[in-house]
Amino acid sequence: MGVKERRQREKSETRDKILDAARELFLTEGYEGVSMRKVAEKIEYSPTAIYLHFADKQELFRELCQQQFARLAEGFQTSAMSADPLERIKQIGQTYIDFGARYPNHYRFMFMAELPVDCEEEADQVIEGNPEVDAYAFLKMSVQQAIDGGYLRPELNDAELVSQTLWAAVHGVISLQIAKSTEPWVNWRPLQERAALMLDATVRGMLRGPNPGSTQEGR
Amino acid sequence: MGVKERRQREKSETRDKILDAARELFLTEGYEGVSMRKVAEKIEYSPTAIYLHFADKQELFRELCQQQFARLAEGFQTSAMSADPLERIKQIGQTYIDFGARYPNHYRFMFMAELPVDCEEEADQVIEGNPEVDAYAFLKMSVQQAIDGGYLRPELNDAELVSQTLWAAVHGVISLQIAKSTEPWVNWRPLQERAALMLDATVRGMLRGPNPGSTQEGR
DNA sequence: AAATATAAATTAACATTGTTAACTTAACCT
DNA sequence: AGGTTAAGTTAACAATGTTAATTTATATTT
Repeated sequence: MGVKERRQREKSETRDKILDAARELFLTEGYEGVSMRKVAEKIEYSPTAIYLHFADKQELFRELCQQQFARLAEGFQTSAMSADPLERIKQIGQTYIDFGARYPNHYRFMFMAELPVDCEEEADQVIEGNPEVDAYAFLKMSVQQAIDGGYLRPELNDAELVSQTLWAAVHGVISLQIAKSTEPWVNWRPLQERAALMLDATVRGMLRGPNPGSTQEGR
Repeated sequence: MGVKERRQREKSETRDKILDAARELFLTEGYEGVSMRKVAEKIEYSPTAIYLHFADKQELFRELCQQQFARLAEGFQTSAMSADPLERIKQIGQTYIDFGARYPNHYRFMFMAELPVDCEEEADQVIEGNPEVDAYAFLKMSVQQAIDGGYLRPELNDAELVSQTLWAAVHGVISLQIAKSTEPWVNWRPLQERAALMLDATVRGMLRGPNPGSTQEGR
């Protein structure tokens, strides 16, 4: 009987309407700046209707973040990435920074927000298809290749530690940009210059022998 | 007449009582986890009494943050810092990371929070004695010494750009720790290892000639 | 000593928030 | 027709930051 399916479809349509309205609002106003009532008003539903589709405000916003971030993670795997692991690591970092600059509110929620103390998730299901996980795994893979290829100094043989440090490096650039770029007492250099220097310095600083042809591109 | 002074003293005493109670609460509960009413209850005052001493919740917490951060900034200048600019840069970064690890809630508010869109501060007064400014200036000074001493590659002649990148590096380590350290899908390496690698890699990656004796200490 | 000013503190209230409970409505199945 | 299901609404709650009006106690003036 197709009736059940139609109902499901209808429900997921209003769910999408909620998501569309919420995306537009959150994108410009940020997480704190948007209330459930505003989202509801935008789609001309009652505020509580949202709770038929999402457990709470966090889950609604998290869904949006993961949607956006999933595109990024896909991009990592599909788009043409350099065969050279070092170059690829830099490309990943650059893409990551671009994402944060483009969707600062999403980025803020995903990587700078207080996490609910809950955190007793049932591991298994959350990990499956989680785009954050995919992106990190992709970085780690490239780092492992760099290690295996003998690009890095021999003491840097822990792909996990190296990946976490590289992640912190790009996260530092973008999160500082998001949180502090309007501080008047810093004479901020352009984001792209800071990003380029960070990627160049961190990778270069991990290299084995005398620095190969890795020059500081684009400046 | 000493009566006015006594009143002032009394007022600043209750102000301190507010600060003490708020510090203890914010430190453990974080900014969002503490309400003005809780602070008031703790000192057995009415909630609105706080507003006679602080314009709003933000200003109360900001005061606490700056108090704490001022100690850090002082430490930079007073405590024995290495004469070697490169070593000193690493020490600054390490101290900064230690601060964030010790006072995560303060750090979060100061460096990871949404800034009020206001930001039309009257520059002059806010800058005077702002510990954040002092700490950044201290870093920049050390970077400038490293540049002048010929430690860095010649193209790295912009102390501002280099400082901002180094700041981003340590900020990345500590802010990722604060926001994401309980993520179950990352096999986190110890904070100190990540910090050490970050400081070593970034500084090393900016060095001039073939890497001097700067080995990765403490691992 | 009485009246008045001053300023600290409180009480009451407001608007907004996320969210739950109880109720309505309308479509579907038997 | 009668009854189940489920989407949606209305009303309400508790908590929040914050303001306005009011009290209270002390100091100053007359």
